[in-house]
Amino acid sequence: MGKKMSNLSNSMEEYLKKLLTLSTAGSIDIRRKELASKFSCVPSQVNYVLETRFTLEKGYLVESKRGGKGFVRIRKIQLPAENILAMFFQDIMAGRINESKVRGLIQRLYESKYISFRESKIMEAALESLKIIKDELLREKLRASLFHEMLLMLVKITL
Amino acid sequence: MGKKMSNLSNSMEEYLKKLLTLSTAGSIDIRRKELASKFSCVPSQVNYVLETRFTLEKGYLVESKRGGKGFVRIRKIQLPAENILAMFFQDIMAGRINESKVRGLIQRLYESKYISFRESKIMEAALESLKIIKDELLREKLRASLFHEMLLMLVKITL
DNA sequence: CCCGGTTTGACCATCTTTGACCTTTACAAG
DNA sequence: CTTGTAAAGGTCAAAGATGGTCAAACCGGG
Repeated sequence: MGKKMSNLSNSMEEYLKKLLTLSTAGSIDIRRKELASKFSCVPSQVNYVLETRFTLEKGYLVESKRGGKGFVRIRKIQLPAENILAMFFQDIMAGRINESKVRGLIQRLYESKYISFRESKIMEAALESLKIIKDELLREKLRASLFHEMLLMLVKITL
Repeated sequence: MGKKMSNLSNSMEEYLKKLLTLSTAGSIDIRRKELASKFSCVPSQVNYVLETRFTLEKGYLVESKRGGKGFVRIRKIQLPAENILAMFFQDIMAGRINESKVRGLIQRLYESKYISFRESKIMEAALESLKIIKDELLREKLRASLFHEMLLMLVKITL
């Protein structure tokens, strides 16, 4: 099994995901300070975990409120499968789609069961291969082309 | 000839292979610095050993993570689908593999049931996307990179 | 002497942890 | 209302913890 090294951030991530799993509403509210205290760390560590593990790209939405009765709310988002492709189609056709958007796209297609886990990984690998390109502009163009072709193919074979 | 010299690299190689043998999971996690310290050498020596003795062609997969609680993981793998992957790894690693070879590779991976029809189509689409590159040399390099990453991913997710 | 494999070290990249300082909000006192 | 303040949470940059790269130096055999 791919067991993760247990540093503080990983532990906190696991803990929060566990809570999310247990919650029927698919969302949890926490107190930043309390959580930090529970893990014996500074409060800003919580932000670090949220920023690196609970991003939109990874399918989470984080909201918060300061002051008295403040909170941090983490929600697992479920996007409508049918609209995902359309959402990104514009960017891709325009040849302008950044890496983080693409990763989000792959993630969402997988979550919506449009592609399998293996397929998502193959697409990620393809994305990864572009890293050898130095020229940022060319890389952007290729990224768009790559996903244009792959998505088109998916549409074709799904008919 | 025939007998290996017992230099540092060989000793470290043996040590790591011993550990791998003893591990039930077929994978070990080490700390680069610790290992180097154990062998009284600089950390980069570890990389040298990994690069020369634990390559994919030799049946090993190395992953790592930097930062706090980082690690270097070495996994023993069995190159699946007989030698289909192995046959192409040489060319791919060397960054030289032409389009027809790649298409042949995809076809064989599919026929040997190593990848699904959909997966083969996604890979073909990725290959297709490279057509927008004018520079023949760059295209060749990217094609190799693309399949290097995708095959590596296949190996990883098949464990 | 030359060559390939080996050994080292300086410098780099990435991920995590911590802390000082900042902003927002609820609420009670005036 | 207005304002003061305590109670949240947010930002950012530095420090710490690992691993990665690359090229020069080293070294033993042919």
